Amino acid sequence: MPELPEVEVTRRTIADALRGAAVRVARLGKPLRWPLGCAPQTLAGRVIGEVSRRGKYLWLPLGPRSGHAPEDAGGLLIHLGMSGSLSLNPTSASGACASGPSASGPSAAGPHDHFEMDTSSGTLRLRDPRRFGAVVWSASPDSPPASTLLQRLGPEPFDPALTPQTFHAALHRRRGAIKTVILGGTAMVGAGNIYACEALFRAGIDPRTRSDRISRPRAERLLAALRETLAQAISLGGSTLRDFRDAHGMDGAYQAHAGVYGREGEPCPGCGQKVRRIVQAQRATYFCPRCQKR
DNA sequence: CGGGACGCCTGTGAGC
DNA sequence: TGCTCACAGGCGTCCC
Repeated sequence: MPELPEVEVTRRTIADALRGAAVRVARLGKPLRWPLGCAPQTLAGRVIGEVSRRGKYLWLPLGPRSGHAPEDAGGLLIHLGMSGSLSLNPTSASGACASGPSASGPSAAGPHDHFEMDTSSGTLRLRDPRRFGAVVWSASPDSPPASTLLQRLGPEPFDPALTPQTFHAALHRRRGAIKTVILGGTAMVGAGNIYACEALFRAGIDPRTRSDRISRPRAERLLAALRETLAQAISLGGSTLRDFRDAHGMDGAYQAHAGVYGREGEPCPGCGQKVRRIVQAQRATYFCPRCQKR
């Protein structure tokens, strides 16, 4: 599911509320992709810092427990996998859940909620039916296990250090299809299947084009298209194809603006030609055979 | 090392 | 209506 825009939308909808909040209790559901790496009760009493994002990962810093040294601090590296979403429900006024016929409201834990953390600002909950997501304790983003996962990531899309020159050079090092290279995240992180398809459409580039054959001007256009696509998706709250909601439960709206993704056989919004669907590296690719050139 | 296939899980929709 | 099958937004690992 969640590609960079959905993760960023999630970050933005939880960061303000969680900043400075204290963890009361953490609970685990079924196993996620990787084990938490610590006992959930060791999260209690910690104060949450500034939630940040790297690629499609969130980093939720947690201060030391009271009475412990500063080195006791750490944080949670969170990945939403294919079907994950985070929700943050305000703490109920009464505090305790009254049992009764109408006790289970919309904020009750469901069968797909596999990580929960009660905080002074509400309950943070990871809902992930497919359980490809993960919540992993790490002493810092720069130490294992977080660093192991983060170190292989390419540059952030909105990093000014990512220039047309460096992007073109990164593309020039790969010989696979440009769509596959974008998905791989070595040249730039953040675009998954939807936004890779959409950015290539926007840039007028055939997804089957070999990465090392992309000219400098086309690399520049592709970089701009990726940035525009991701920025537009963030401003629209991401894409909700099935599972994704922001932390307040709101659907994304980008999917209605998609030009080709999921539109096999429909007319291209640019030229009217039928959108094609092919498979590249086990993933569906949608493109316009007329507007997108090799 | 680059590139491709596989697997992790569950839910959903299409087709029979 | 009910069953089976293919497929789904990610990504680490294994193999050539």
